[in-house]
Amino acid sequence: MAAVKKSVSVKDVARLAGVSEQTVSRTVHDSPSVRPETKERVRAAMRELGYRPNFAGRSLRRGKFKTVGVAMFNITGTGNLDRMEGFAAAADKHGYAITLTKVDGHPYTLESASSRMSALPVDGMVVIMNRMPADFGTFEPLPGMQTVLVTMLEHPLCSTVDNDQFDCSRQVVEYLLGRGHKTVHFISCPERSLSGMRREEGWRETLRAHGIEPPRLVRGDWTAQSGYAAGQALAEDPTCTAIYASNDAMAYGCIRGLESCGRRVPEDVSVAGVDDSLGDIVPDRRLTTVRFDNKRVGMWAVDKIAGADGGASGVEHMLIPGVLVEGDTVRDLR
Amino acid sequence: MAAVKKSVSVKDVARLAGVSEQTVSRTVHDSPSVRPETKERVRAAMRELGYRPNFAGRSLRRGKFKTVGVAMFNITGTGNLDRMEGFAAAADKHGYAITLTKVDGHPYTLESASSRMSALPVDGMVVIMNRMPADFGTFEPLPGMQTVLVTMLEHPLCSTVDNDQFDCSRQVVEYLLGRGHKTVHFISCPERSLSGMRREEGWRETLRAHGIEPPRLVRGDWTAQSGYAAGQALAEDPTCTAIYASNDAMAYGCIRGLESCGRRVPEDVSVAGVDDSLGDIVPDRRLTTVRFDNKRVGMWAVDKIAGADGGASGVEHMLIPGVLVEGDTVRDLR
DNA sequence: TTGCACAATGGCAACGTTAACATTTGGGCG
DNA sequence: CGCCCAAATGTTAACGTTGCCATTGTGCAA
Repeated sequence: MAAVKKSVSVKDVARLAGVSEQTVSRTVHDSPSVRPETKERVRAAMRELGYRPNFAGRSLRRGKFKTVGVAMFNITGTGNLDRMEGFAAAADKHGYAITLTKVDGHPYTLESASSRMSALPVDGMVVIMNRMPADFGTFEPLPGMQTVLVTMLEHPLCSTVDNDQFDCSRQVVEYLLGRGHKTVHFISCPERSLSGMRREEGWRETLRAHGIEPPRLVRGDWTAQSGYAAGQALAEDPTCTAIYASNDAMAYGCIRGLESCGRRVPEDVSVAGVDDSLGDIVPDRRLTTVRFDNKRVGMWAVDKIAGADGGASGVEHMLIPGVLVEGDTVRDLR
Repeated sequence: MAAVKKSVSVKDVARLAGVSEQTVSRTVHDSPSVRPETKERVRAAMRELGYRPNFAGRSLRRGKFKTVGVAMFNITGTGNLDRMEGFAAAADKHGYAITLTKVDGHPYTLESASSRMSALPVDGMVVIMNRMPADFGTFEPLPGMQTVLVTMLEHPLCSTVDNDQFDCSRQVVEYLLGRGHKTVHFISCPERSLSGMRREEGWRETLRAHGIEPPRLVRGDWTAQSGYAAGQALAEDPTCTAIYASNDAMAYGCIRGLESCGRRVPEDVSVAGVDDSLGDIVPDRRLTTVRFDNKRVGMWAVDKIAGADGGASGVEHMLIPGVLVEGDTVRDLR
């Protein structure tokens, strides 16, 4: 019971088992060229000493960390938990680990995410972008560090992946038009949100593609309160029979706002949202919305890095479509 | 433009700058015993070659990884995002990184979390427990691997930290009694949830402490639907003037259930929840609830590991109280 | 002028692992 | 009985970093 040894190495195991360090290493990797009885003796020694392989020694030797870094400017955010679920699942599949880092958003640049990661034990990195980084156009990933951006924008040097925000608006608008609505009103979001802007574009362009001039939009701020106000404002408008809100909180707020003005949903006005973030919080209503597969987004990003595993794979851009979920907040006018 | 060198080491920088490897190392660590002009020359060489320190070499030398592992049986879960925010913040503060791992819950044991972590480059680990692991009583943390459990249970060998679920029920019950309600009805949750059970105990014991025999509880399943059903059931009971639901979704469901039976909230019945998870989703109502500081829970856990930094600190148990947030769903009967 | 202190830098070794190569052992076969 | 092959095991070196100690250079007091 003298001084506790810092850590047990192959050398210690080798000594106890009466074999060479190499044989211990081979046993750890279950090499077929070690006699079963020798293996057993080594294993016994490992158990006795409580040996566990040292990651640093291993990666130093291998030159790989088997780890993917994830850089986030904001940890809290819709869908981040599902994305992480995807990161973890894909990493698991490839025998990789995930290292999570919060990056200070001042300045909001890819460079700051990249330099934050550069000193960490990672083979590649994923950056979750919420806004437009100042250096998006000029950014170059660190040499040897495969970098994947979670964004809808395309980048010449980094692979990108995200939900297809444009397509989701197309789905909603066409769904509403398909139900006989003459136009679709829109509740937007703050202008610095990339995905929100893309949703807005999708709404606008889909209407135009159907020969409809988009009505004036109501600007919201993601909160149910702003949706509530928007609902009250739109309640006055007799041409408004269908409203598409750029997230579920605003959609639900909008419903309550409409109802507070005596307009019924969906009898008088139909409402749809995006994100499927309400879950089952609203017990008496099922909001028509679009469900995204954020887990798949996360998996794609990590697969891209861990799957390549040396063989440098090219830059790819992936948009994953959402699925429209029919609820009971849309009326069929046909 | 010949073969690209795998990675740039101090040796390369030293050669280019015409100094020894040691001087490069000292420059990296900004040692005062290097002449400023030498430092500048070395820095220039580092820039030119794109040098970044190799984590593996460093940790091998130091015997530390400056990383805390987080093991989760379920990534998705109320408050996990806030906890991660806390992990990341505390890690940042100490210059640590966070490695995230999903642990397969079959079997649901601390041992499986521990062995999952053992081969990763971490100095300590945090396990987020949702249920009772089969080996909770017998588990021993890996030697040299400081282990913190996120749970309300106390463990003899591991530090623990969590929200104080008992106290939160006490706060709610005493708040309602203080408003003149004669008793408090309760909507519970599935029995395997540790925190849910603790909330139930808190409700029961606080009532008893006030000389009130707890009424029969209504069992829910965390969903708003179950809260809705519970609300309808409790609407029949004339003695029921105050309801405490063990989460916000059920509380909100309950409100809608009561209203569907013609009972008004808070005029006829008061309702309170826990978790403050509705955010602003409900635009026309502010639910009385308890807000937990999950970020602080996360920070405490990582602080415990990263803060010790060698000096082995003892086992501690921390319960962090929530804060009751007054909304407009409780009526004062006095 | 000599000696000494101190600042600046260099050399060496070791952290734990494993690929590549070297060596030993045993068995089969001519 | 000797030879060769293959299986089993051992030896060496290197991955990149940095603590320790040694060395060199520079200025100043004796």
